Amino acid sequence: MTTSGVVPQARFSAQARLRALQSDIMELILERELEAGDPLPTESELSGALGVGRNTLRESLKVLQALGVIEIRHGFGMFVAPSNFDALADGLTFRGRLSLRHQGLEALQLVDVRQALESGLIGSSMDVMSKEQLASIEEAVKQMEDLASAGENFVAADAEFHRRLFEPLNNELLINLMGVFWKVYRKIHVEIGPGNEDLVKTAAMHRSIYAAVAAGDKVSASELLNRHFDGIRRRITEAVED
Amino acid sequence: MTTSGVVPQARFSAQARLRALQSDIMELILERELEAGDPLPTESELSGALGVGRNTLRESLKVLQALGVIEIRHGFGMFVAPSNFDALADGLTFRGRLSLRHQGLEALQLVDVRQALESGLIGSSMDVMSKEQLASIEEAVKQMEDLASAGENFVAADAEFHRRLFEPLNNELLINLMGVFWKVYRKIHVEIGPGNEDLVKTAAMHRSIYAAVAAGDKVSASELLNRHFDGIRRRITEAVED
DNA sequence: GGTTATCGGATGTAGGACGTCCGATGCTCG
DNA sequence: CGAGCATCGGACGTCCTACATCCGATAACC
Repeated sequence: MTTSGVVPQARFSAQARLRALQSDIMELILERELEAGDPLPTESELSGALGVGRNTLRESLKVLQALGVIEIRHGFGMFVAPSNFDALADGLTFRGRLSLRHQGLEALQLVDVRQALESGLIGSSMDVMSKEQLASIEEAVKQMEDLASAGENFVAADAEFHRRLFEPLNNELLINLMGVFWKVYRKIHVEIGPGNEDLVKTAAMHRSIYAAVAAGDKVSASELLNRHFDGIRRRITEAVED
Repeated sequence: MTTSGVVPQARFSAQARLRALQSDIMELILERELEAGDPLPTESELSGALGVGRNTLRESLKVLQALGVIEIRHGFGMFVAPSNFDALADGLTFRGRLSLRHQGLEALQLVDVRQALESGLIGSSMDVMSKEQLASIEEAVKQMEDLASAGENFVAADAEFHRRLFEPLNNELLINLMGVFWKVYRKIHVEIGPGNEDLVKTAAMHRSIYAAVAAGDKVSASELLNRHFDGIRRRITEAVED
């Protein structure tokens, strides 16, 4: 037995300790009333203040970075981050691809959630939509149509269309979540291959959604979005059945 | 210059390299067709295979663990994880609390998203709801009423009510997301204090929601849920205005 | 005065040493 | 012979040291 002196609180699982460490760091940020963009103490300082080695601390810091809590800049310092959902996207993408090998369950669930969000919120968004925002939506549609007639893929334009659809709500969390879903879907899209999708038809579908929004017809807009998602769902199902 | 032999790909930001490393690990899982619960190579093996130090590797592994991609068991090994959104909850909770110091913007956005999901999906859930599931919902209501009349708080019962409301959809992703929102809301709830909420009134509100669901009245159910969330939103706004 | 070289500090990476935990093997004892 | 326990080996957890890399700022230089 070499346990001379102080015995560390050994009766806790390592995982719990690491989570506690993360909480401590976040608590420290809140206590010191740091705002987004404010600098955090250096690794050495934190390491000393929290009573853990730099290595252990760094593992927690990396997690916080992945969660979008802090931002780390090499050779400069660490800061409270504004917002970053990229890591979540990676995690979900992984699960989605993993599930594609079975029945694509998680991928379909993802579509369900997205559908609920979009068709559920389109009405509210239309309520506060400005003329400029409406115009920017049509612009995205036009871009899709151009790309479609050229036979090129238009995933980016598609994503932009949906993003602009809900920009008026001014809800960053929602935009971020939808961004995550898009990222995942895009990756899955690559996985299941281009398939036999009809670009022109898809573009036309978006044109009709825009038309309903422009006309202020909430019911139609919601309905069309639902049909849009049915199509996506069908494509995933078909791809899995190979 | 001591760059003898191979020069590491030095022209990339450290952050990009770390993300690449995470992707490599996930790619490795997909390539080897590992399923949830399957063991990963040991840290040493991975460290060697990917050509990075154990320390760097561990930082990526910890992130993947936080994202719910892998599960790490001390002294045993690492495994592909089933599903885990806890870390996401922590990240969102932090942002929510951070935003409470301003105008509670992010907290309100969170409620908006939750509202869209719940009032948007209640109809679909009612379509596939079994009698047993309906009964379990009433059970949750009863529990809330009991606790309310006893003057005790019933956050857990409240969360359970909402969870059971959407259990029929069989959408794990949705349940997880809602679980995250609850976790965040609960933490924020503690932050803004018990306030002057009327427990009995809240319980009654849930009773009426249940009644609408039991009666198969989708429109009323959705409407009541919306009103429920309006109340939550009001409480957050009031708490911030101090 | 503008540009460049240098410096200090902070994060990034690597490797080693030791502690801690877990499951499995093999032993002892009833 | 079987149940319980001690031991063992492997794997993750933590810490330390050393060095590389990067960034911003200061100071030297033209």
